[in-house]
Parts: sequence; structure tokens; C-alpha cells
Amino acid sequence: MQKEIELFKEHLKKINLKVTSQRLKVLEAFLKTEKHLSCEELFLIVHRNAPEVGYTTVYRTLKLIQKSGLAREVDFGDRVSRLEHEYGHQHHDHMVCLKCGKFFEVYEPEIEALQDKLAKKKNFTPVRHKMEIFGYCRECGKK
Amino acid sequence: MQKEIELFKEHLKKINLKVTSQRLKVLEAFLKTEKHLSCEELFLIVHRNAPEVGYTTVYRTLKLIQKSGLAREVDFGDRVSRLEHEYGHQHHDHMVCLKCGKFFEVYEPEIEALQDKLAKKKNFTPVRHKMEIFGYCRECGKK
DNA sequence: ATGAAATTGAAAATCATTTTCAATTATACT
DNA sequence: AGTATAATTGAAAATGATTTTCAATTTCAT
Repeated sequence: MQKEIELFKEHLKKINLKVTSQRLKVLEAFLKTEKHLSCEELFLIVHRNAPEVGYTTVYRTLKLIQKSGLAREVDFGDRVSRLEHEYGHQHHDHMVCLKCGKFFEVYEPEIEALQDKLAKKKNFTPVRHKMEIFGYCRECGKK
Repeated sequence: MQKEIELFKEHLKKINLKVTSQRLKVLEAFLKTEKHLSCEELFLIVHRNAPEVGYTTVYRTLKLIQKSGLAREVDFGDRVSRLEHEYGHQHHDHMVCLKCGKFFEVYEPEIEALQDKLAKKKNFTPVRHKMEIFGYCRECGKK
């Protein structure tokens, strides 16, 4: 976690932003929680220990965490932005259960390779991609 | 287009909803426009010819069009819901240009097959999926 | 035709996100 | 350490898409 905090501080320095206690509190709360967090969820966590940190600051810090490369936005199509850890984590996609809402991280190198191939074929320079498979998890089965 | 209108009317009957001129106007405007439309865009089109149809009705009819199986929601991650034609159209995914915003429909059977295989491996029953590749189109190049 | 039930559109509510702004704080430089 | 300056903060308001409310209107089975 120390490594991530250093990276974040470096990123702030690089773009002439300041290291503040609020920013560090938000970052630490994010790093401690290995989950896909929405801004509101993270705000509630931070607020528990540090009620003086406002929602806006959490929101803004989340953007900075993304830009510093420590987090990536995931989009499950519910119009809520969620962040997942990026640093030290391999790229992956998701399978989302339509019934219980649980999701699973998946990674399939063959699919990744085919995506790149497909882009190349269309003269498209891929930067990132999203893939989500929606359906029913083992427990929920399909009806 | 007649076929689609019939399907829509059948769908309404099946769930005890009424066939109204507003609903038909919205449906026809949607069918005539072979594009990925947001609710607002469709409202503007409908409004041009039929100013008496309100935004709310367009919004609600769009939901019905989706449920009737004539349209599918696409999500380009900008928090705006867009609908594309589903009936008589093959499933496909998208490549979205980060610079000019243009998108292209793509379909790669091998990827589709691998997605199903991946789901099966995880005991997951896939229902639908989304895949979007973001990057730079031929014209915009990278950088 | 009639009446129950659905529909309509304007306006308001919701909800996540984003901006505004005056007061506060971090940092570079004496 | 003190100071100037530029960034930061949090509350509140603005935004923008979506969704609900509700009284008036319309549909359609009978």
C-alpha cells in the first residue's frame, strides 16, 4: 500500500497539485477496500472515520486516483461509476449475475488477442475495451 | 416496417396495454431512423412532426419498444441510454473512436464462441453481453 | 354507447455527477 | 519561521438524464 501512496503523491507533484490530508484519507480508504466502489460507497467509508471530508472531495479525489493510474472505472450499465484497483492488477472483464447482482472477474487471453486482431483488421487503434457478460451465476441458475 | 409495427401491437395487447397514436408515432420515428438514438434525439425527431407528443411519452414508449424486442440498449459509457434496432439485426459489438466519437459495428464469431465457452467454464449461464473497444479510428489515427 | 382501466403531458422529483465560490490550507520562496 | 500565491475545501447550487406524480383525456372490451 505504501508503494501506491508514493505513486499517488508523485502523480500529484507532477501536475502541481497538493498533497492534503483529505486526499490521503480518501486514497487509503480506497486502497484498503478491495472492491468495486462507487463514489457514494467510498464517501460513506471515509465519512465514518473522517466526517470532515466532504462528498465533493471524495468525488474529486477519485478522479485523481484514476488519473494516477491506481484505479480504473468500471461500468455495469447502471449509470453509476465504480472504481476498481488497477495497480498490480491484471486487466480483466466481468460476468454480472442478473439475479443476485454479484459479479466475477474473468480473463481469457484468446479473447484479448482476437479483439486486437479485429481492431487491426478495421484499421482501428485500440486503447482499452470493456466486455461484460450478463447472465445467471451458478447459484442463481437460470430460472 | 409493417412487420415491426404488428409485433409492437401484439406486444402491447399481450400485456394489456393500449395502442395509441402517440405510441405509434414514436415507434415509426424509431423505425425510420437507422441509428443509435438517445431518448432526446428521438423526441426531437418526433416533435418535429408531432409537437403534441411529450418527452415523457417518448421515454416511456422507448421502454416498451425495448421490451417488445424491437430495440436493444447500447451503452457507450457516457451515461446516456441509446437504442439500436434489434429486430432483423444480427447481434454485434462496437468500436468507439475516442476522438471523433464515431462508432462501428463489429462481429467476430470466434470471440462470441469463446465468450460462451468462458461462461460455461465458470458455470455461468450467459444471457447477453456487451463488448466495446475504445480507441482511434482510421481517420483520427493515434495522437 | 359506456365505464373501467390505461394513457397522456406538464411539472416536479430523483439521483449521480459536476460546478461555484468564499474561506482555508499547502508549498515555494524568502 | 513568515509570507505570498496558488491550490483546496465543503456546502450548496447547477446540471442533465431519467423517472414519478397527478389530473385530465383516451382507449377498448362489453
